[in-house]
Amino acid sequence: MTSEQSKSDISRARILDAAAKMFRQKGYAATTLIEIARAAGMQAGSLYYHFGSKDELLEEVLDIGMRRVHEAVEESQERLPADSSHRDRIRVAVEAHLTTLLKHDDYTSANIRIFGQVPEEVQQHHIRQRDAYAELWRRILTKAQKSGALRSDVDLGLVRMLLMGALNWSVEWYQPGRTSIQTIADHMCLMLFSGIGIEEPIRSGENQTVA
Amino acid sequence: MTSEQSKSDISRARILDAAAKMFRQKGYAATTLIEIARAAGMQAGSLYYHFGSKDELLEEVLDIGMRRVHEAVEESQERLPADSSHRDRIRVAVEAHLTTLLKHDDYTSANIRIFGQVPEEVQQHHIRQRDAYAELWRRILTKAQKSGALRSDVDLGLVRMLLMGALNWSVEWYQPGRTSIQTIADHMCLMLFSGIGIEEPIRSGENQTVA
DNA sequence: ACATGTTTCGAACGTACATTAGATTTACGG
DNA sequence: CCGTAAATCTAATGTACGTTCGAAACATGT
Repeated sequence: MTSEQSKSDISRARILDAAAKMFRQKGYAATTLIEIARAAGMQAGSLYYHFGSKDELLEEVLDIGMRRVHEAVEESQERLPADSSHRDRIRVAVEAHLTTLLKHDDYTSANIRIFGQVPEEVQQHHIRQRDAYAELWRRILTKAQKSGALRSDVDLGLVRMLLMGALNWSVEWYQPGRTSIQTIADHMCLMLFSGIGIEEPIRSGENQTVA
Repeated sequence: MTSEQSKSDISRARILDAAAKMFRQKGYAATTLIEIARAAGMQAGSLYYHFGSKDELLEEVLDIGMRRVHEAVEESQERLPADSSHRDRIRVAVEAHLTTLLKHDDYTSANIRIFGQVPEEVQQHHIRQRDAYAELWRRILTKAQKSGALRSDVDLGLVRMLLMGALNWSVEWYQPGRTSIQTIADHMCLMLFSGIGIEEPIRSGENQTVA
């Protein structure tokens, strides 16, 4: 306990890092404790000094991942001047979500990728946390809509799902160096606020409003 | 061989249905052949009369899933009058993609959900097929942009990824009966073409164009 | 240097799984 | 009915994995 990082803490962190990375790459069931241990520089049996079971390790990875993106988006809002426009509020939230996801955070991307295929019991333990994050976005969007920055005739729940989908799916295709995270965020916001359509001159009977 | 469906074909189909359903629900590695066999009404060993291995079964599920959504979108374009607007072309493509995904097609949703966590060798076998589907969308969007229906200052590759993400992610949250598939498609198209933003009156310095 | 607590090792255990192969049943044309 | 091929069953095999546990190695305070 020389510094504030005991040896145990360091090992724990190494194990978690390795687990998040492997879970994200190969999924939960396909990842073996032997691989995680090797990536963390130890033997499989040694993991049990730090974690009670593979499930427990999984739960901590999921928890960290969701906490990080939640905190990132929350802080993006707090950092903003109090009189910021709702577009800016949404924009920085999008940037924060995307950045957390794509910038070396295996925890968050692991969470997003594997959550749907994790033992049901583990899912149950994290539903509250997921709801809390959804609620954060719900608040941001609702406030924007109520104050007239977003159309009032759209189902915000649906918009939120489509938006989250567009962002979350980036873990499936994003490759560092090909496109900047900022560019992705810009395109997303452009689509969200203005769309990318141009009125076609000759046509009639277009159906631009939601049924 | 009384009808055109031999008993073997029926069993094969039952196995594939069961496999697609389980793969979609629990992922590939976590799904056991015993479960698939039980869901198909037989014993695990019997599967090997129809498929050479679990991987082979997986590959066929993936193949069917991708083929279905590809065909659905392709047919949506062919069914359209030749003089249809590009917005309509995109709209029916979105509807076709979504409908295939969400309407009882465990194959397509299994493909989307588990592809990233499948053995690398299996992924390699399906990259060509995935590229072909991407190319179909690329063509639709490019034609729309070239003829002035979409803004020329956006990265269509990025737009396509964000769009696919928004649509594909629906397999994670869609529940039949809560929202109609048509409503989802409408919202998606509204976002894509017009956005849901409303100009805020007082503000200045908004950044509505892509860098 | 010793003692004590901490961390890791290494080997073993049990189990669950994919796969195999021979026996058994089912379907069906003659 | 009978025979043959198709389809399924049953039991066994090997293996890979999660987990356990006592021994070894390491660190730390006295």
